[in-house]
Amino acid sequence: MNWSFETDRPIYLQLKEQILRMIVSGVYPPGSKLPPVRDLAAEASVNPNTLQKALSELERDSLVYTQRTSGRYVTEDGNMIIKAKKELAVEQIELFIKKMAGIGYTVEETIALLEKTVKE
Amino acid sequence: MNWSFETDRPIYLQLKEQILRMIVSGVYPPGSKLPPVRDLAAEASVNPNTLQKALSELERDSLVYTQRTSGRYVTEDGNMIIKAKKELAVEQIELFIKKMAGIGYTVEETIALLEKTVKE
Amino acid sequence: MNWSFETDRPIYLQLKEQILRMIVSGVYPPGSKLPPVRDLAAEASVNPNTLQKALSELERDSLVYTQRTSGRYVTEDGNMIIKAKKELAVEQIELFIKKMAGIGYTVEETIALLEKTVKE
Amino acid sequence: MNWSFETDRPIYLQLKEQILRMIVSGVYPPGSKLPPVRDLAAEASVNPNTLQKALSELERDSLVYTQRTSGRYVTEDGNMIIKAKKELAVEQIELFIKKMAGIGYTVEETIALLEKTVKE
DNA sequence: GTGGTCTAGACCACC
DNA sequence: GTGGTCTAGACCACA
Repeated sequence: MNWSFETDRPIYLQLKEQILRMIVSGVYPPGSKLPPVRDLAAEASVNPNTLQKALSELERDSLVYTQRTSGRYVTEDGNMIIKAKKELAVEQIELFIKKMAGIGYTVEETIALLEKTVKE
Repeated sequence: MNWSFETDRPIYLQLKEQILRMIVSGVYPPGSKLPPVRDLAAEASVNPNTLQKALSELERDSLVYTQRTSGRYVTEDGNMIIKAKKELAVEQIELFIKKMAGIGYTVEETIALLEKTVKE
Repeated sequence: MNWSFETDRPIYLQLKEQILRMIVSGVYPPGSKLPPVRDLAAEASVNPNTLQKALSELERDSLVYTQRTSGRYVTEDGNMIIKAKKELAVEQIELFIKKMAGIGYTVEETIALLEKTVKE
Repeated sequence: MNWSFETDRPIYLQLKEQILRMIVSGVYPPGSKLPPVRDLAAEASVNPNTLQKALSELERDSLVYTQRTSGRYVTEDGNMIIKAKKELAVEQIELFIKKMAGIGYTVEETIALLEKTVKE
């Protein structure tokens, strides 16, 4: 995994998003065990507390749950994951549209160019 | 302007992209003067040399030109800017598609969801 | 190699030219490996960054290419080299004519004297 | 005047050559007074002693002469100047041929390319 | 050990 | 005050 951060958003949110991405894309399938916080933190070169916070958020969203003595696991509830996946996608889309608007593209132009690009 | 950087790409390339974004979106219209290197560098909190490198690249791409003692200016050639704008957009689109694919969306699903999201 | 610089032109351009000269004259044949940046820099007694800049320009001109972890190599494309060789020669010629003009020789006189000198 | 030096030749010889160039090209016509050593040295940003040496050489070659109390003058002997001009030219030519050879051009190729370049 | 990037700080030419 | 160049020195990714 390639951990990358932007300087203008809280790191824990970005961590959350990137871990979420791994969950919905199946890197960590439903029910699987997540690596220990310390390992993840080391890999991402962030403070374990920061990563802790990211995981707590995921827990709050019912995407991971904690088994006191054995670690953290991805939820077995496929629906939750599907829902998260969709939210993540919508978020990406909104961000994308905003970025295109920043360049000077209207939504219609964006869709048109997107379809044209895909065909090539 | 909000200068933000990702940790996994050279800063000078990101600077180049963000300045380009301001040019194509009309923040710096064709023929207008760019702020002095040192000012931009201070604003983005990077070393002047790094920003210099970014601007040199833009100059190589004929998007800005230099008047040695008076400063840097956006090219008056609207076509160059339009071309750059399109390239930037296509780049964004490809990146977007890749990101959606990373979540698990095919191109068709992406377009469908995009259109649906836009309607709402 | 004898590294020599003039005081009135950027060193990195002179480095570029001198390395180019070695490429077109076969000191570094097509496909051969160039010495590491640091070695070349030490040899020419310039800062590695300055030499880096010179090599980047040669790379932009497609005369050398980089293999990130193993080093820089001269392009295998003989045509690029031939083209560069010709450009270098024309440059030399123009400079020569200009110098002769500075002494007070017209182009015709220059050619005449050149042919005469060669015969002797 | 633009004073420029190469790092691999004695500066006094380069000074000599550049002053000579000004004499043969008429910047300092026969019989005219040269600026004081100190002024020339300041202009070229070299030590007055170095410039002194250059002028002594020119004097030895009978191209300038010294009037003890009033300064240095260019010789009135037009023939000396013509001779020096020719020598300078031949020197340039030899240097030029050597440089072209360094790139990989034979004398014949050099002349051919020179004539072709001139026509364009 | 390789190239690549970045910072800090200096000096230069030009107007 | 403007851009341009250069140095010194550091750190990084990659293999």
